[in-house]
Amino acid sequence: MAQERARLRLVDVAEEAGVSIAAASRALSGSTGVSDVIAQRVREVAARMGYVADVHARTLAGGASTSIGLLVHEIGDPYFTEIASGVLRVAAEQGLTVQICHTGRDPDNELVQVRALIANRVRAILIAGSGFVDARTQSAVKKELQTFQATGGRVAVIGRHHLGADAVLPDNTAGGRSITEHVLSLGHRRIAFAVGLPALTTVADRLSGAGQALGEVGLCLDDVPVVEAAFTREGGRLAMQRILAEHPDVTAVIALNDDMAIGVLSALRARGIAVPEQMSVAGFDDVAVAEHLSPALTTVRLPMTEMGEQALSLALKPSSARPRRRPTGHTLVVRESTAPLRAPR
Amino acid sequence: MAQERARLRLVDVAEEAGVSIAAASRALSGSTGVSDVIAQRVREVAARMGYVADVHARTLAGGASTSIGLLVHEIGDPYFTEIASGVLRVAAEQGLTVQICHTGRDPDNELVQVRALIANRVRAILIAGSGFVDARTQSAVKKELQTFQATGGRVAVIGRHHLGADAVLPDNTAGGRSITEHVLSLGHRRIAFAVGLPALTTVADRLSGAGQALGEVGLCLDDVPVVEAAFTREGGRLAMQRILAEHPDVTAVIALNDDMAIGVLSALRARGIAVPEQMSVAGFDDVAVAEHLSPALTTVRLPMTEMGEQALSLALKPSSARPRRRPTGHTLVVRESTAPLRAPR
DNA sequence: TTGAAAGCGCTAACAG
DNA sequence: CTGTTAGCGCTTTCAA
Repeated sequence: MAQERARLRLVDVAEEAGVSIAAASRALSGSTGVSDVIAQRVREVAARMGYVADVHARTLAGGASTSIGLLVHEIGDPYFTEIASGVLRVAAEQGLTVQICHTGRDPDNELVQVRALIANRVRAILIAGSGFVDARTQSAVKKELQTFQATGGRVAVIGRHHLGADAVLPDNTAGGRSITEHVLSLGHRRIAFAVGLPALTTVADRLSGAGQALGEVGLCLDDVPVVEAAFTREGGRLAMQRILAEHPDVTAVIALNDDMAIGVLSALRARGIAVPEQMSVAGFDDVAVAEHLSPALTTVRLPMTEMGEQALSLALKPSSARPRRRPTGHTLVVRESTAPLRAPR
Repeated sequence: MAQERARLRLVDVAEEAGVSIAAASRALSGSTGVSDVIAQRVREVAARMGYVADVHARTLAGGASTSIGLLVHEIGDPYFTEIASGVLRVAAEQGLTVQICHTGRDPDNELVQVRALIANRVRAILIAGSGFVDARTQSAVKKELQTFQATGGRVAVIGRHHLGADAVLPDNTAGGRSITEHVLSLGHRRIAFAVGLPALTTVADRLSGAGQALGEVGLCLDDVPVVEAAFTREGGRLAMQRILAEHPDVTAVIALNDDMAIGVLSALRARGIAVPEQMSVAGFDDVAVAEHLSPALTTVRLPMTEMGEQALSLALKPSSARPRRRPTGHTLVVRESTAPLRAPR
């Protein structure tokens, strides 16, 4: 028979230890003003009884919240998964719990989720993933976040600006330039880009870097096919099919994230087109599977786990007068999916 | 200048609407006992002011908790990511928030995380991922969970038994049998297994199914190499290297999850061994990338997203006298990585 | 150092 | 149907 015992309360511990609940509280929450003897005894008793303080009561009474919120586009996307992994690591280390929400890539959803996080009185809100270039969709969120910060909440974002908060900024522009320069240096000129919604700042930034690289060889983005699709594996597959149909002379494809690149590879394999012999393919992010694909994917590595760790670290620091910016680096990772342009057939 | 305004409280809304806080509370929490007129008005005012109730105060006052906890081994593992995705979907639908924790595959960590979830007064705790065959490591967790349930908490587990809670049971044994039968039917007899820690019930169950299939052709597990390594990509790579070194006559490898299979494929590619021409490879789970690998991976599909959805649904139902069991199905997905045994060289 | 008592913001009895 | 009031379990003044 399960004991229908009520949950253990602080008063139970205090009684057992023979002290007041105030003393017990001080001992357990690690604040000053208790003799070491009592503190020690209370902690022992609590441990023995298996007492764990009610987070809601503690937070309501004015104690600092021990939970933080993480908002991502889609938890199934490896980019966000790796970021989440970094956040979880630091959180566990600090004894913080993490509420993860995802918008399912629906911008309207973002406001709902942010509100929920605020209602949960999280200590900090972390928002990962590109915002939309369209400022209008963002203004409500921004306002909500501003109020949150004004009342002591902390906010850090990964990969977006214009939110008036500390930010970890992935090296999208420079990375876009690097990967494009790499493909260009291999001799390719008929390059197609498989891109996600151009309203995403991530897409816009990476593309802008690509444009710079193109400029160095006297080309520009208008000269090459830029095919839009969902920022997912399926989107990559669709984009590649369109590239094949509409631009048969293309010799290299740069996908603006690895997920799309995986779809691109898939479509190519289905059509019997050899990579990199007949077509070079490059991605962006260096998600964990990228090196295990066949051919192993040439891509731009972003330190995603660290980005998650860093975002939480920023959010745990007291807020500064001006938002902090932590740019990340990037590394061009050349593997097997890109090769020099062959002599024309 | 950011207004250093205090957070909006229920009383602010009540005043603005010209009603008592009780009426306002009833209107906002959707309970009965308010006239439609007032309810309507209060809701309008609250919306206009941007009021959101404090979750901690609400929960402390006896309202049902709106958050649930999800504990996984490793959020970076696609198996858990897809489960999490299903949980998040249902949670969003129900207006619930989800606290995700991961143990980092450290069994001792499990207890810490469960305690934290309980302290957070989550409405339900979902535990995904195989427990350890060793009952001793589990007993503390089990006890904690028992108390949690006795005080009204709900628990559902995915892929483990013996925790005295509702369970979603992946078809591990039957799946292990199916995939092994498939490889056997292709003519392979020198089959190696790349497995995770055998203390994991998932590994034990899948292996047991494999044993059954082997029995059908007069073999048993002792007749074939079973190589242990971490249940990860890296583990798969290591296992494959050992198989190649110690059992050069093997013609097929069954990895007990897709992550390991990816590592197996990687190791094979590094050694220049063609799949499936020289070696057949099979996985388990059918994670999202499996179909995009080259060669596309033959595997056993488990409905992971649904498993997550179902676990939360179970946990949201009132508890029953005896723990419920929801077995999942499985589907053998034959793709390109397995092929008939070639005539001996 | 210690303890008594006043809330934190809300829900749920209880009166009206 | 409406409002008043007593807590929920904890932290934190405030006296002692």
